[in-house]
Amino acid sequence: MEELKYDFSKIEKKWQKKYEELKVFESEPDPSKPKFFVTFPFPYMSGPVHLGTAYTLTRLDVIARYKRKRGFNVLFPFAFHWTGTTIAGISDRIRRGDQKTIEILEKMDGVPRDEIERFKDPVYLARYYTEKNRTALKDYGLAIDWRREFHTTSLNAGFSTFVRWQYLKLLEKGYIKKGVHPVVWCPRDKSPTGDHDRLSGEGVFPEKFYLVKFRLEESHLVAATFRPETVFGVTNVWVNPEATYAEAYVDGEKWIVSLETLEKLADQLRSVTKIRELKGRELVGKRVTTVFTGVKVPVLPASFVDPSIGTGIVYSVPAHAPYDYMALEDLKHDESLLREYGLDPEEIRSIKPISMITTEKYGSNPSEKVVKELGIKDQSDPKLEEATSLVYKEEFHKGVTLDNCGRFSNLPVQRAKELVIEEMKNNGAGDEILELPSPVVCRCGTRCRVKILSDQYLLAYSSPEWKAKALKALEMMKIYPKEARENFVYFINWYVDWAFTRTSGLGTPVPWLPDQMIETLSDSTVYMAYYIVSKYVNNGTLKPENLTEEFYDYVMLGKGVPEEIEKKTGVSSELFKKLKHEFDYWYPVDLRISGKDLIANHLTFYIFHHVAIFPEEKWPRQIAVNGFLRIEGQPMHKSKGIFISLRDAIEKYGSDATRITLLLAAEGLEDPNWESEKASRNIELLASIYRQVLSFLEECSSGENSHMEEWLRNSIRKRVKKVTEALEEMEIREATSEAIYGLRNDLRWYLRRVSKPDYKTLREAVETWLNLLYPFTPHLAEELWSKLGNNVLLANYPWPQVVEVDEKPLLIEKYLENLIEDAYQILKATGKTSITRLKIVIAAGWKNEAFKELIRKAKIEPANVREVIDLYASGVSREEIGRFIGQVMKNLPSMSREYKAVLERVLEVGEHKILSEAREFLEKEFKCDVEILDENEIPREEFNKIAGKKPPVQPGRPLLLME
RNA sequence: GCGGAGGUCGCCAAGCCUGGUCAAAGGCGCGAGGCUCAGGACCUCGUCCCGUAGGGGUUCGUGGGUUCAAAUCCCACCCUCCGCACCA
Repeated sequence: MEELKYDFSKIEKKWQKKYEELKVFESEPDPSKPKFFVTFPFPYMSGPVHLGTAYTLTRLDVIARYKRKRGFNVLFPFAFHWTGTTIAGISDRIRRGDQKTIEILEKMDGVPRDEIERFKDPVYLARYYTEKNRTALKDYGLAIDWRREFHTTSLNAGFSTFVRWQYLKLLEKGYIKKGVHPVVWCPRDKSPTGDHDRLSGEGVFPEKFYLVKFRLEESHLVAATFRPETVFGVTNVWVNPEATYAEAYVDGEKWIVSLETLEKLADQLRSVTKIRELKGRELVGKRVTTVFTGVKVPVLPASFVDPSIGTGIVYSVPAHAPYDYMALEDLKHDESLLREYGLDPEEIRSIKPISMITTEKYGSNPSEKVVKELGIKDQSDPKLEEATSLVYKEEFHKGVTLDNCGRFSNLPVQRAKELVIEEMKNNGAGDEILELPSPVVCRCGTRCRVKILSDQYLLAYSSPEWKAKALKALEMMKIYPKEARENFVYFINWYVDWAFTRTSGLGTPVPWLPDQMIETLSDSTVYMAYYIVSKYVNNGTLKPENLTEEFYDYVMLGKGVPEEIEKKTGVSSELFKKLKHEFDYWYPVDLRISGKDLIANHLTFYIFHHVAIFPEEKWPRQIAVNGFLRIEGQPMHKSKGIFISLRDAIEKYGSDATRITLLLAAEGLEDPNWESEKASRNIELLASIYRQVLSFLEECSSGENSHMEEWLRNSIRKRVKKVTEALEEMEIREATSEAIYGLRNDLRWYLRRVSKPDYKTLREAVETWLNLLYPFTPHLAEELWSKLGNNVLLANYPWPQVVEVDEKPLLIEKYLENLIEDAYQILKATGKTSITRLKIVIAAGWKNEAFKELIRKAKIEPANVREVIDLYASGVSREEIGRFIGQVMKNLPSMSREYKAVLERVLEVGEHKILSEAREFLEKEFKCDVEILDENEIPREEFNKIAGKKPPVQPGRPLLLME
């Protein structure tokens, strides 16, 4: 009994140890076998590997194990990512004593206090997690060749030589250029502020604001706007009377803008010389000249104007901007304010909104309409945001300019906008500034702004040639699931030049800029090639100083003469040639799997860089992506406590149960959902498989049941085919479920059906089952396999052959299943719980003959049905023939092909024979006597009496009489 | 806004490409029975509504359409989720 206990932890450790000892997953080139190189994007070592990572990894592991069994020489290496600012960011936060960070480390990651103290050193942190994660991954049991492991950044000299080479190649081939690049910038830290470094304003990025210059004497009042086309509706210009403004030379022209704007302009590569500062109130009452119309409009005070947004100057279009409308209304009714600024009440009150756009929904004066609809009271009402967005959306998409817009009259708003921008650019009345549409605050508490970095090195993703090459590679590649392909096309086309250098965090220095680092997405694009080299660095054969540009040129691109390079690098040309040989054997990557989130960045970069550096035959072959793991229906979120590390899962559920819980959770791009309850139940499922397999074979006193053995063999063949096909198409959930449940059900049915199972057949079936289970639950399968007395490792045992399935026995079983179902339905309808006798009356011979012929007919029409039936129904009463035709016409036309096949087969063998053979089983099933009769055997009169109003007996559908 | 995925019988989730045993797999939950000293273990049956004979009725986001036949194909609409750059 002890032996039937499923101790997953013991079993898993046992086999992991065995695989390691036997170096099962350590792969070397073998010319006699086709190779299959699989990779996984190295995880970032800022925390424990979690179940989301495990999900994708498990999918890859399944394929790796499957391919090995299909005779491929599989290479599955692994590495760890250290590059970037996140690790340094955590260290920073700990140094600052950030409680939230410390709490998460302690509670979610289970890091001891004294270790957290040491995390102030980012390198220590990265090492800590690398150690922890390596152990967790090993305990999870993956088919990884660990000899090739490495981590990134300059802290790994070997890896850095490779990245160095990569960037020298990119530079040499013209994929790197210099340019300018706007970023969200913290003036205090003097560095770009990414989402993770922000206290608020996540997801905000620079947007283009248009500047419109209003002449004020020799100077210009420069207003910022998203809607330059509305300049035809200007009635006045707003300033905040309390704010500080400045007059300055901007690129030689005199501008008046808020004081803060000067800094922004300077950050955006404008030459700015301040002349003087002034209060907003000084501007109030002045008159400025509008752009196209040349009208003079007043400058008026408004409290809603924020000097830190845009330029601190807003031009007023009351007809189309709810804010302007409200501010104007407020002013008209505020005597004291008018007096304070010495404004003429009459003049102000005579200002009328100028309509210049119309939409079906809001007409030509939308501000007033929307403000009333929303019940907005004054310019400080927060609902004005909503009002603005309603009007903006409607007018932008469906608006048309009215005929007071000069050359831009009667145009769709979108078109008018383009033309106005172009015109203002030409005549100098307009300009642009990049701005953050909502405030961004750096972790250090400083308000961020946009900065244009000059002299940036950029990856020239905007290059049409590069894009074309990437698209070509994509076309040649297999993408799973196929829906994801469109995503790749979209992102390849969408990318513009990418700034790849950083001044902070960990990484490999830019070869020609030693004080700058290559950022995290850019140093991890072709590193899979380095797995070939890393093995030799790890075992000491190669030293980082050997890994020169010439070295990689030869090994990876076949450039240069080995003997000459030997002199330069100090590496023997023999070793070189060996490495080149290995590289050519393994590369390219046959399959890379990741979460779908990486389509937008990493995987697209992966394609871009491969086509840039490598010749066509080394381009990636297949990419598979999958959804994002959710925990109990929620997206993973460490700070909300929604997080399960791989380590935790292994400890609670073990590797195999964790694996199938993940694998069964989703297919394609869907987000898999982890349910802990399911995982627990899966342990039970595996335990029951464990017990079943062992007990199946124990109690076997062998008996031949011919039909059922045929059935089992063929049903399993069908499963093998299904699992294999699903795996080939990366439909891993389908494969998992078929391998586990499908075969389990087959075996159950077989055992239910026969009184004495056939030992040989059963054993064969069980072995096939274990073979199919291996990619999904390797440890359990291997354990049972060895318990069955097999000496060869299941890991190395060939996958079952996909052979032709003989459907005949399956069709006959289907017939029996239907019959049993019918019987249960009758029991249910009559409310009977037990019966003493079941009489099965099968259809008369002439019906069978007629049916056989009719089934084969493509068209079932009353005329030909009658004709066929008449042919066989000699001596049968007209009434009976009529009833039978009626039934045929009702059922046959809507019969599926599958069911027709069932019938055809059943009639061929004969219902009587099938039922006789199954009698014992039926008697067991219904716990009653079973009698099989032929319709002809019963005298007509008696038959009519017992059949009553029941429909006529139909071939394949016998009459069931229960007593 | 742009791009992608999706809405199925209490819940989770197949099916949809290739229309017809689809009232719709499987799991959970729930109910009945068996096995058992007992059971959260295992086995069998049931679980939209009606029905004392295998039948009928109404279902697959909503509304149309194509078809002898639609969860499945077409059109429109509503709703949900995910990604959108210096960030891994």
